[in-house]
Parts: sequence; structure tokens; C-alpha cells
Amino acid sequence: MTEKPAKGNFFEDVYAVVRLIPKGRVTSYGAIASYLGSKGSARMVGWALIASQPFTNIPAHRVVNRIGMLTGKQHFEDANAMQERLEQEGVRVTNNQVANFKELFWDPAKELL
DNA sequence: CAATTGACCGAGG
DNA sequence: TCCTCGGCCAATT
Repeated sequence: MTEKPAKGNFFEDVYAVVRLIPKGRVTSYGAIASYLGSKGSARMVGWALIASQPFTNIPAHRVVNRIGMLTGKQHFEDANAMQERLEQEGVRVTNNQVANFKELFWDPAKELL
């Protein structure tokens, strides 16, 4: 096909992990990157999630930074969509920050094994 | 083609 | 404890 090759193996891996995030749980970019083997490429996870925007099957709202802050909410359709969805799943968010983040943190390298 | 940016993270002063 | 700097890889200009 004259279409463009996906070539985003890294991206697809990110999508796969994000899709495996349990409801009511959150994870961080670095945790996903580390799980994929690219520890220092946490930024790429962010890019992947931007590309995942059109993919509604990917709960990107469950991915936050290491401190549990909704830094990427600006990239959503609506700035409040991310927080709304998190609260909808039982995750309480305060001031763009996830409450009990440490408890709700979901590490693929440990939980997913 | 080269430089800059970006949903980050970790270390150093 | 708070602030600053470098590194990572791909996409955009």
C-alpha cells in the first residue's frame, strides 16, 4: 500500500500497556517507558499518547506524571475530560492532582509482571 | 538537512 | 527542601 508504515512499535507497545491499566488505577510515563525497556524515553510515551488521542480505546486519562499530576489534560478534547473520567472511575482528583496517587499507582513491571 | 520542542525523570547544589 | 540542568527519542518547522 502506498500508505505510510506504522513503524511505531514503541507506540503500539505503549498503547498495549495503557489498555491493560485496570479501572480506577493510574500509572506514570516513566513506569511504562521503563517496562518497555526505554527507561529514559518517558517523553516518547507522552508523544505516543498524543497520537493515541484519536484512539478512544486507549484510556490515556489513566496516565499521569510521576507526581500524579494531570499534566496532559490540556491535550485532551477538553481540559476537564481527563479529570472527569478519572473521577468517573472512582479516582479523586484535586487541583489537577490524583488523590492517594501512591495507592492508586499501577506499575506494569510489578502488577503485570 | 539542522535546530527546536515536547503529556518526562533523575540527579546535583 | 526548592531550584536548575542534562538526557532520551521522535515529530515538527
